Amino acid sequence: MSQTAPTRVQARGKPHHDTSHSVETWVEHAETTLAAAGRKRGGARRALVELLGNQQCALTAQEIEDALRHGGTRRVSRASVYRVLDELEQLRLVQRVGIGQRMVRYERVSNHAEHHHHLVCDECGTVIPFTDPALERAIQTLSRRVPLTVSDHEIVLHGACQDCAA
Amino acid sequence: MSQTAPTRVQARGKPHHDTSHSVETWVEHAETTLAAAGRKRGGARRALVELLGNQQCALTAQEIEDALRHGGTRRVSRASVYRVLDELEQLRLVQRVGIGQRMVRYERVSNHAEHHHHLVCDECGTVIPFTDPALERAIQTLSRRVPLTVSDHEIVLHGACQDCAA
DNA sequence: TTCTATGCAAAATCTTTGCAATTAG
DNA sequence: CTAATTGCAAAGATTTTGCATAGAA
Repeated sequence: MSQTAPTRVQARGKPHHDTSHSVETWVEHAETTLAAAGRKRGGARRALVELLGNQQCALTAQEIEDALRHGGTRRVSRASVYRVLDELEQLRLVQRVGIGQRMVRYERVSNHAEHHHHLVCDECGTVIPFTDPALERAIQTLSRRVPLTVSDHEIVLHGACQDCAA
Repeated sequence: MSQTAPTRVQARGKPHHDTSHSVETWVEHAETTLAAAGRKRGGARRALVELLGNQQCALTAQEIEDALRHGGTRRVSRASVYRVLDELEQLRLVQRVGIGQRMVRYERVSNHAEHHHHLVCDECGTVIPFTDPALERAIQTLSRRVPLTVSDHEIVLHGACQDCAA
């Protein structure tokens, strides 16, 4: 019905610009990986990597294109957005998140302990990231017993946010 | 890359045709709910409900249309597939599952304890349902502490299936 | 220079809508 | 008879591709 409404993303926990990791930021990790894969450093991809590196949560291709167009950085064509996202995904630098809505969302794969999951308000579409150690432990345990070599996981809780539950 | 490959769905646990519940099957539950919502009983919707009731796991709109076209039952137009799916979703009879692939998948919401989640092979696209009590408990506990009135949840483990991990 | 990266526009997919015909209650 | 239900075809939206140009190594 209304995927048109801009998805508000509220960060929870760490402040927005905490990209200072112990050893290497995700952006650095990404550049290294890309170089190792023999890729040249084009402007579009660099802009995308930088943008994703600053995100706390998943974005749609549309949001990425808009963010790049308006957000001061370089403008990148839609085709490139999809192509780069695809490359990054194959290199496991980015992960698709199926949040139950029409459009696919993408977010960087955390190289450190910043792993998080999502709460989605089915009324207004707000997406809220969260973390939970107990849940992660349950997933770890489960992963060993399953007929799949687990490389990743994704958890989404659906419901009504505080505004909408009113 | 290859969403074209037919998604093989392997059931795990209960046998395929175990739709005999203690009190009421999902199909019955759906018909009741639809009636309560003042809907008439059209053929297309009935065919869809019947199909979904027999599924062990999530299907895409395309798969649903094909299954109805070939699988003996009545043929249903694509528009109706989407419309009915939408209705069922609003009545909470069906749930979208974002399995990280392009297309959205739909599956019936279990009225009983048949609640399950998904393992997805990122190589071949195979989707395998699974259940895990410990995980459910962790989710329950978590749900109480979160800034959202949780109504549902979705868990997906990504990795390589036994065939692909070779 | 050589091969990758990018933009643009066209094509392919997937979903939704408008409208007329059909059908259930 | 009245309102919900469907199919069909057209319209929308999202994603992918082909091709020529620009750019990095």
